[in-house]
Amino acid sequence: MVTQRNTWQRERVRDALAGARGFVSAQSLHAALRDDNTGIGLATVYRALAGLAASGEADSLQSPEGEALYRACSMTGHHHHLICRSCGLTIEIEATAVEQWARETAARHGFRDAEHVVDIFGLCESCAAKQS
Amino acid sequence: MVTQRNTWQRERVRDALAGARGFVSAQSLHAALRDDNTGIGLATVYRALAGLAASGEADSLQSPEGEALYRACSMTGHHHHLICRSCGLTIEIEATAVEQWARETAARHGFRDAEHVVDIFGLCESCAAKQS
DNA sequence: TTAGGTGCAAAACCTTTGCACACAG
DNA sequence: CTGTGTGCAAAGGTTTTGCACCTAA
Repeated sequence: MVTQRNTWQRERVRDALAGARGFVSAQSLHAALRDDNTGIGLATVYRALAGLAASGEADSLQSPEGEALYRACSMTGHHHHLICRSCGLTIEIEATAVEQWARETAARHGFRDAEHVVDIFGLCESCAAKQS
Repeated sequence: MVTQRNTWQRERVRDALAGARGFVSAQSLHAALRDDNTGIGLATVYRALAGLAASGEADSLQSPEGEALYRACSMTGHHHHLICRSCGLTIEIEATAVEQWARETAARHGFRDAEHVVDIFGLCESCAAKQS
C-alpha cells in the first residue's frame, strides 16, 4: 500500500465528508472549508478526495451536471444509494437481489467482468413535506 | 411543444447517433461529422443532442471521465443498458423486477417521485475474446 | 418575412498538473 | 534529512453562451 501521510488538511476533508448528509462536490467541499478560515487549497481537496476514493473510504459518482460527487462510505463492500434530489440526504442500501439479477443479465448476454450502477433518486420525506 | 426545425445538421446528428453501436460523446460525434467534410460546428452538435435528449429521442448519461454520453433510444418508455466498456456496444434491457424493487425500496424509506439509474458495464463477448 | 438555427470564438466550468516551499515521519 | 503533501497559478478538458449571419417555414 502506498504511503498516506496524516496532515490536518486530509483530516478536515475526511471530517467534512463524514459530516455531510449526502453527496457533496469537491467544489462545495472546498468552499465550505474555505469559509472556516482554513487556507486549504482547491487542489488539495481534489487530491485528498481522490485518495479517499482510492482507499475505499469514500464513494464517488458523477452528477448529471458534470461534477464529481463524493460521500463518506460507511458500509464495507459493494452497495448502492438512495439519494434525495433536493437535500442530498443519502441512504446506503443493500441490493442482494439486484446484484444477482445484474450478474445473470450480464451472463445471459455473454458479458464478462460485469459491474453495475444502481442508484435511486427521489424526494425524501421531509423534502416532500416542504414542497407540498 | 417547442418548435423543432428540420435542418440537415440535425439530420446528420440524428443519423450519426442512430448509426453508432453504443454511447458516444458529443466530442467524438462532432469529430466524426467533421471528418465527413461537413462544416458542422461543435456548438450545433451540443445543441442538437440536447434537443434530442429533451424530446426523448436520445438517452444520455455521464461517463466516469466526466463526458456526457448519448445514444439513440429505440425502446419506448423506461429501460436500462448493458454496456461494453471496451467497444461501447450497448444492449437495451428490460428490468421489470428491478423496477419494482426500486419502487419498493424508495417507498420503504419514505421517498417520493423515485427515479433510478440501473446500468451494467462489462466486456462483451467479442471484446473479451480479443483481450484474452 | 421572421423566429429560430448555425458557426465561430470567447467564456465559464470543473479538474489536473508543474513547481517551489513546507512538513510529517 | 527526505520524500510527500501543499498552495498557487497555469493549463487542460468539456460544455455553454454571445453575436452576426443564414435559413426553413
